[in-house]
Amino acid sequence: MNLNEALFSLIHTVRNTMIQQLKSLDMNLSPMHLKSLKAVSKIEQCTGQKLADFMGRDKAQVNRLIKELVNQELLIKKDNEKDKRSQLLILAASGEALIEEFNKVENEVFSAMASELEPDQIESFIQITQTFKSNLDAAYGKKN
Amino acid sequence: MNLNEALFSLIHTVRNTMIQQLKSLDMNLSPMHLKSLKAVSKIEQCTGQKLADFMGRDKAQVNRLIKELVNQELLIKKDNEKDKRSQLLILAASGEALIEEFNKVENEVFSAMASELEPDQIESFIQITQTFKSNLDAAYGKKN
DNA sequence: CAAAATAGATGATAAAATCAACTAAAACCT
DNA sequence: AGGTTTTAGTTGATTTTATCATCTATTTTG
Repeated sequence: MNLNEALFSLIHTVRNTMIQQLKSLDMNLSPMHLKSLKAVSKIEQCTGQKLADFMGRDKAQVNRLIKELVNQELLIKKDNEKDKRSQLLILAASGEALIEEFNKVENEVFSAMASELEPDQIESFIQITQTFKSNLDAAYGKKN
Repeated sequence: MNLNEALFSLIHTVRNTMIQQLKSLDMNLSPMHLKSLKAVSKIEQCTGQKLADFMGRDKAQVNRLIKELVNQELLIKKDNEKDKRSQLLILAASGEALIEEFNKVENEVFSAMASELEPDQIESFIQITQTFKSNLDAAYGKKN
């Protein structure tokens, strides 16, 4: 089995497992809403535009997602002093809580996945993913 | 950096790179159509139901995708002797050609990604992905 | 400072996904 | 066997997502 197949097949399984597990603790958020929240939590000084770029989607749609998340009080918009056209996106407390739950599930899945492997195997796996990533950034431009 | 982040971050980059590269050779197929073709090419004796299960999506939508792919003559439906309710999905020649192109791009991306790594490092990486996958299958049921 | 670019918002559509209902073939009984 | 239950696929109605074009208000550039 080659690298492509191996990686995609793993991802496919991880993805399905995560979907299945998330379903079971059903937060009533669509996958896109959840992804957006997750992305906001990862992006420094997140704005709508940054979020749209990160997710590779139209800013119109992203803005609508944001609006809905704000309505559900999972997200807060805060005026951006540095640029008055935009607002900073901040997780509200309930948004944080939701991400917490999500992370819990994610961690469970990943620890099941990594069971029976030596820590240094995991470590070298992580190392290689990082090399992969920086190779891609180098070869195709560091847009992420 | 932990395993979750490392893997997701790699996937995010791989995904974006693939999308960007695929855009440049623009086959006029939506991502979903392409994914479906890919899946058909991977699934043994593929039928609509198997495809829907594999992709984790509603069979109604999957059937519409199939219908469109058949219209574009990328896919062929062949009567299934074993079960007359269903038909086997086969890649047409032009569908094969398209998958070829796709694979070419994928291989380019992956070889850029793996450059400067020793073959045995790659090999051990692949080994670990497979262990991961079988751990997940064991822990959550082998539904894929 | 004027011109070009950028962030975000909004209306109009289009594309993708889901749901429910239906047909026809298969599997499952006892 | 023959009736019941499941399953594969199809279709119509609807909802959810996503995109496009356009607009305003800022910001950046020359």
